[in-house]
Amino acid sequence: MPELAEVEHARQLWDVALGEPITEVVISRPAVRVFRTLDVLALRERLPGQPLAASESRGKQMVFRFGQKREIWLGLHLGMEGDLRVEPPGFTAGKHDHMLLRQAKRTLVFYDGRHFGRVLFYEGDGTPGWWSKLAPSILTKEFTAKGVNDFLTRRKRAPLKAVLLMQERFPGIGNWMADEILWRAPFHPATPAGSLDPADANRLWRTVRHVSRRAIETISDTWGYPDSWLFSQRWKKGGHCPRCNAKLEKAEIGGRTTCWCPKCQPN
DNA sequence: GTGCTTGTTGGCCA
DNA sequence: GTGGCCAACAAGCA
Repeated sequence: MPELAEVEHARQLWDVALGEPITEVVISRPAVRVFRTLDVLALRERLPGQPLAASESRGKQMVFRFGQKREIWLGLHLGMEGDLRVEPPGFTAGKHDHMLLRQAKRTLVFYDGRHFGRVLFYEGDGTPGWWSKLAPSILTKEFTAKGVNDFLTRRKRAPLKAVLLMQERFPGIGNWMADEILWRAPFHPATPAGSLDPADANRLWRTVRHVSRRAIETISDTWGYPDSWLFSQRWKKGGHCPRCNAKLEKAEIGGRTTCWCPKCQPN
Protein backbone atom coordinates (compact mmCIF):
# COMPACT_ATOMS: atom_id res chain seq x y z
CA MET A 1 0.00 0.00 0.00
CA PRO A 2 2.55 2.52 -1.03
CA GLU A 3 1.26 5.92 -0.07
CA LEU A 4 3.28 8.44 1.95
CA ALA A 5 3.41 6.47 5.21
CA GLU A 6 4.09 3.09 3.63
CA VAL A 7 6.86 4.57 1.50
CA GLU A 8 8.57 6.07 4.54
CA HIS A 9 8.22 2.77 6.35
CA ALA A 10 9.75 0.89 3.42
CA ARG A 11 12.66 3.32 3.25
CA GLN A 12 13.45 2.83 6.94
CA LEU A 13 13.53 -0.94 6.46
CA TRP A 14 16.77 -0.57 4.52
CA ASP A 15 18.41 1.54 7.28
CA VAL A 16 19.95 -1.69 8.56
CA ALA A 17 22.20 -1.61 5.48
CA LEU A 18 23.63 1.88 6.08
CA GLY A 19 27.40 2.17 5.98
CA GLU A 20 28.03 -1.19 4.36
CA PRO A 21 29.09 -1.74 0.74
CA ILE A 22 27.03 -3.39 -1.96
CA THR A 23 28.73 -6.54 -3.21
CA GLU A 24 26.51 -7.35 -6.17
CA VAL A 25 23.47 -6.06 -8.06
CA VAL A 26 21.16 -8.79 -9.39
CA ILE A 27 18.65 -7.85 -12.09
CA SER A 28 17.24 -10.96 -13.69
CA ARG A 29 14.88 -9.25 -16.18
CA PRO A 30 16.38 -5.92 -17.35
CA ALA A 31 13.53 -5.39 -19.85
CA VAL A 32 10.84 -5.24 -17.21
CA ARG A 33 8.89 -1.99 -17.17
CA VAL A 34 10.21 -0.66 -13.84
CA PHE A 35 13.60 -0.12 -15.53
CA ARG A 36 12.15 1.76 -18.51
CA THR A 37 14.14 4.95 -17.97
CA LEU A 38 17.27 3.33 -16.59
CA ASP A 39 20.65 2.23 -17.81
CA VAL A 40 20.64 -1.15 -16.07
CA LEU A 41 24.26 -1.80 -17.00
CA ALA A 42 25.40 1.34 -15.21
CA LEU A 43 23.61 0.22 -12.09
CA ARG A 44 25.28 -3.19 -12.16
CA GLU A 45 28.72 -1.71 -12.77
CA ARG A 46 28.66 1.30 -10.51
CA LEU A 47 27.00 0.14 -7.29
CA PRO A 48 29.25 -2.77 -6.25
CA GLY A 49 31.89 -1.62 -3.77
CA GLN A 50 29.91 1.47 -2.79
CA PRO A 51 28.43 1.83 0.70
CA LEU A 52 24.83 2.85 1.28
CA ALA A 53 25.38 6.33 2.73
CA ALA A 54 21.94 7.90 3.21
CA SER A 55 18.30 7.72 2.22
CA GLU A 56 15.24 9.94 2.15
CA SER A 57 11.60 9.79 1.10
CA ARG A 58 9.44 12.55 -0.34
CA GLY A 59 5.84 11.65 -0.94
CA LYS A 60 5.83 8.39 -2.85
CA GLN A 61 9.41 8.78 -4.07
CA MET A 62 12.48 7.42 -2.29
CA VAL A 63 16.16 7.98 -2.90
CA PHE A 64 19.08 5.86 -1.69
CA ARG A 65 22.52 7.43 -1.97
CA PHE A 66 25.73 5.48 -2.29
CA GLY A 67 29.44 6.26 -2.29
CA GLN A 68 31.80 8.19 0.00
CA LYS A 69 30.47 11.48 -1.34
CA ARG A 70 26.89 10.25 -1.73
CA GLU A 71 27.32 10.86 -5.43
CA ILE A 72 25.35 7.83 -6.64
CA TRP A 73 21.57 8.26 -6.49
CA LEU A 74 19.16 5.33 -6.74
CA GLY A 75 15.54 6.47 -6.94
CA LEU A 76 12.72 4.02 -6.22
CA HIS A 77 8.98 4.37 -6.73
CA LEU A 78 6.74 1.55 -5.55
CA GLY A 79 3.92 2.07 -8.06
CA MET A 80 0.64 0.43 -7.09
CA GLU A 81 1.83 -2.33 -4.81
CA GLY A 82 5.61 -2.44 -4.75
CA ASP A 83 7.58 -3.09 -1.58
CA LEU A 84 11.07 -3.26 -0.14
CA ARG A 85 12.32 -6.19 1.92
CA VAL A 86 15.48 -7.41 3.64
CA GLU A 87 16.40 -11.06 3.04
CA PRO A 88 19.38 -13.29 3.93
CA PRO A 89 22.67 -13.02 1.95
CA GLY A 90 22.08 -15.93 -0.43
CA PHE A 91 18.46 -15.05 -1.19
CA THR A 92 17.14 -16.07 -4.63
CA ALA A 93 14.80 -13.60 -6.34
CA GLY A 94 11.12 -14.50 -6.54
CA LYS A 95 9.00 -13.82 -9.60
CA HIS A 96 8.61 -10.06 -9.16
CA ASP A 97 11.72 -9.34 -7.11
CA HIS A 98 13.14 -7.14 -9.86
CA MET A 99 16.31 -5.96 -8.16
CA LEU A 100 18.53 -7.44 -5.46
CA LEU A 101 21.28 -5.41 -3.80
CA ARG A 102 23.56 -7.84 -2.02
CA GLN A 103 25.68 -7.01 0.99
CA ALA A 104 27.84 -9.34 3.06
CA LYS A 105 25.17 -9.77 5.72
CA ARG A 106 21.90 -9.42 3.77
CA THR A 107 20.09 -8.92 0.50
CA LEU A 108 18.00 -5.79 -0.13
CA VAL A 109 14.98 -6.59 -2.32
CA PHE A 110 12.89 -4.33 -4.57
CA TYR A 111 9.59 -6.05 -5.35
CA ASP A 112 6.80 -4.87 -7.66
CA GLY A 113 4.13 -7.36 -8.72
CA ARG A 114 2.35 -4.98 -11.08
CA HIS A 115 5.37 -3.31 -12.74
CA PHE A 116 3.94 0.19 -12.17
CA GLY A 117 6.94 1.21 -10.08
CA ARG A 118 10.12 2.81 -11.32
CA VAL A 119 13.85 2.67 -10.70
CA LEU A 120 15.95 5.78 -11.37
CA PHE A 121 19.71 6.23 -11.35
CA TYR A 122 22.07 9.17 -11.36
CA GLU A 123 25.76 9.61 -10.72
CA GLY A 124 27.61 12.91 -10.53
CA ASP A 125 27.80 16.29 -8.87
CA GLY A 126 24.64 18.04 -7.80
CA THR A 127 21.11 16.74 -7.52
CA PRO A 128 19.29 14.90 -10.31
CA GLY A 129 16.26 16.72 -11.68
CA TRP A 130 13.93 13.87 -10.86
CA TRP A 131 14.69 14.53 -7.20
CA SER A 132 15.11 18.31 -7.04
CA LYS A 133 11.85 18.96 -8.91
CA LEU A 134 9.66 17.12 -6.40
CA ALA A 135 7.04 19.18 -4.60
CA PRO A 136 7.67 20.18 -0.96
CA SER A 137 6.66 17.44 1.46
CA ILE A 138 3.35 17.87 3.25
CA LEU A 139 4.94 17.85 6.70
CA THR A 140 7.43 20.65 5.98
CA LYS A 141 7.02 24.40 6.41
CA GLU A 142 6.97 24.88 2.64
CA PHE A 143 3.60 23.13 2.44
CA THR A 144 1.44 26.15 3.24
CA ALA A 145 -2.28 26.93 3.48
CA LYS A 146 -1.78 29.63 0.88
CA GLY A 147 -0.18 27.13 -1.48
CA VAL A 148 -3.20 24.87 -1.09
CA ASN A 149 -5.65 27.74 -1.57
CA ASP A 150 -3.87 28.93 -4.72
CA PHE A 151 -3.85 25.42 -6.13
CA LEU A 152 -7.59 24.98 -5.50
CA THR A 153 -8.22 28.26 -7.31
CA ARG A 154 -6.19 27.16 -10.29
CA ARG A 155 -7.89 23.75 -10.44
CA LYS A 156 -11.31 25.25 -9.80
CA ARG A 157 -13.33 22.89 -11.97
CA ALA A 158 -11.72 19.63 -10.85
CA PRO A 159 -13.35 17.57 -8.07
CA LEU A 160 -11.54 17.69 -4.72
CA LYS A 161 -10.85 13.97 -4.95
CA ALA A 162 -8.89 14.43 -8.18
CA VAL A 163 -7.05 17.47 -6.82
CA LEU A 164 -5.83 15.64 -3.72
CA LEU A 165 -4.31 12.95 -5.93
CA MET A 166 -2.14 15.48 -7.79
CA GLN A 167 1.40 14.79 -6.64
CA GLU A 168 2.65 18.20 -7.79
CA ARG A 169 0.84 19.71 -4.78
CA PHE A 170 -0.01 16.80 -2.46
CA PRO A 171 3.00 14.47 -2.69
CA GLY A 172 2.33 11.09 -1.13
CA ILE A 173 -1.46 11.31 -1.04
CA GLY A 174 -3.02 8.26 -2.69
CA ASN A 175 -6.49 6.93 -3.11
CA TRP A 176 -7.25 5.87 0.45
CA MET A 177 -5.61 8.91 2.09
CA ALA A 178 -7.60 11.24 -0.15
CA ASP A 179 -10.85 9.57 0.92
CA GLU A 180 -9.78 9.71 4.58
CA ILE A 181 -8.97 13.43 4.32
CA LEU A 182 -12.25 14.30 2.62
CA TRP A 183 -14.22 12.28 5.16
CA ARG A 184 -12.53 14.05 8.07
CA ALA A 185 -12.58 17.60 6.73
CA PRO A 186 -15.44 16.92 5.69
CA PHE A 187 -16.12 17.60 2.03
CA HIS A 188 -18.01 15.63 -0.59
CA PRO A 189 -15.37 14.18 -2.94
CA ALA A 190 -17.05 15.63 -6.04
CA THR A 191 -16.97 19.20 -4.70
CA PRO A 192 -15.38 21.49 -7.31
CA ALA A 193 -12.08 22.79 -5.94
CA GLY A 194 -13.04 26.35 -6.86
CA SER A 195 -16.08 26.35 -4.58
CA LEU A 196 -13.96 26.37 -1.39
CA ASP A 197 -13.47 29.73 0.31
CA PRO A 198 -10.15 30.48 2.08
CA ALA A 199 -11.49 29.17 5.40
CA ASP A 200 -12.50 25.89 3.72
CA ALA A 201 -9.09 25.65 2.05
CA ASN A 202 -7.43 26.18 5.41
CA ARG A 203 -9.48 23.36 6.91
CA LEU A 204 -8.52 21.07 4.04
CA TRP A 205 -4.84 22.01 4.48
CA ARG A 206 -4.97 21.21 8.21
CA THR A 207 -6.70 17.89 7.56
CA VAL A 208 -4.14 16.89 4.93
CA ARG A 209 -1.36 17.51 7.43
CA HIS A 210 -3.17 15.79 10.27
CA VAL A 211 -3.93 12.60 8.32
CA SER A 212 -0.39 12.49 6.93
CA ARG A 213 1.17 12.86 10.37
CA ARG A 214 -1.12 10.30 11.97
CA ALA A 215 -0.57 7.80 9.16
CA ILE A 216 3.19 7.96 9.66
CA GLU A 217 2.90 7.64 13.45
CA THR A 218 0.44 4.77 13.21
CA ILE A 219 2.42 2.74 10.74
CA SER A 220 5.60 2.95 12.78
CA ASP A 221 4.11 1.49 15.95
CA THR A 222 1.15 -0.74 15.25
CA TRP A 223 0.95 -1.41 11.51
CA GLY A 224 -2.76 -1.03 11.22
CA TYR A 225 -5.16 1.85 11.33
CA PRO A 226 -7.67 2.40 14.15
CA ASP A 227 -11.33 1.45 13.74
CA SER A 228 -12.17 5.14 14.04
CA TRP A 229 -10.73 5.75 10.55
CA LEU A 230 -12.71 5.52 7.37
CA PHE A 231 -9.86 3.35 6.12
CA SER A 232 -10.97 0.44 8.30
CA GLN A 233 -14.41 0.39 6.62
CA ARG A 234 -13.82 1.46 3.07
CA TRP A 235 -13.02 -1.90 1.50
CA LYS A 236 -15.68 -3.85 3.34
CA LYS A 237 -18.84 -4.77 1.56
CA GLY A 238 -21.58 -2.76 3.24
CA GLY A 239 -19.07 -0.67 5.18
CA HIS A 240 -20.47 1.88 7.63
CA CYS A 241 -19.30 5.35 8.63
CA PRO A 242 -17.20 5.13 11.85
CA ARG A 243 -18.67 8.47 12.91
CA CYS A 244 -22.42 8.20 12.26
CA ASN A 245 -22.86 4.57 11.18
CA ALA A 246 -24.57 5.50 7.89
CA LYS A 247 -23.93 3.10 5.03
CA LEU A 248 -20.93 4.30 3.01
CA GLU A 249 -21.28 5.10 -0.68
CA LYS A 250 -18.92 4.22 -3.49
CA ALA A 251 -18.53 5.64 -6.96
CA GLU A 252 -15.86 6.58 -9.43
CA ILE A 253 -14.89 10.21 -8.87
CA GLY A 254 -11.86 11.82 -10.41
CA GLY A 255 -11.22 8.58 -12.28
CA ARG A 256 -10.75 6.54 -9.11
CA THR A 257 -12.95 4.43 -6.88
CA THR A 258 -14.06 6.72 -4.09
CA CYS A 259 -15.74 5.98 -0.77
CA TRP A 260 -17.59 8.53 1.34
CA CYS A 261 -20.32 8.98 3.94
CA PRO A 262 -23.47 10.53 2.43
CA LYS A 263 -24.55 11.95 5.80
CA CYS A 264 -21.23 13.46 6.95
CA GLN A 265 -20.22 14.57 3.44
CA PRO A 266 -23.40 15.83 1.77
CA ASN A 267 -23.18 16.99 -1.81
C1' DG B 1 -14.34 -15.57 -19.10
C1' DT B 2 -15.39 -10.55 -16.46
C1' DG B 3 -14.39 -6.88 -13.59
C1' DC B 4 -11.88 -4.96 -10.17
C1' DT B 5 -7.28 -2.92 -7.91
C1' DT B 6 -3.34 1.30 -3.11
C1' DG B 7 -0.29 5.09 -9.57
C1' DT B 8 1.44 7.72 -13.34
C1' DT B 9 1.75 9.25 -18.06
C1' DG B 10 0.77 10.94 -22.62
C1' DG B 11 -2.64 12.11 -25.92
C1' DC B 12 -6.70 14.47 -26.99
C1' DC B 13 -9.79 18.29 -26.67
C1' DA B 14 -11.89 22.64 -24.96
C1' DG C 1 -0.11 27.40 -22.96
C1' DT C 2 -3.37 25.49 -19.35
C1' DG C 3 -6.70 22.51 -17.39
C1' DG C 4 -9.44 18.29 -17.37
C1' DC C 5 -10.49 13.71 -18.84
C1' DC C 6 -9.30 9.11 -20.02
C1' DA C 7 -7.00 5.06 -21.92
C1' DA C 8 -2.96 2.49 -21.32
C1' DC C 9 0.45 0.21 -18.83
C1' DA C 10 0.80 -5.33 -16.07
C1' DA C 11 -0.50 -8.75 -13.03
C1' DG C 12 -3.33 -11.09 -9.86
C1' DC C 13 -7.50 -11.97 -7.54
C1' DA C 14 -12.61 -12.89 -6.78
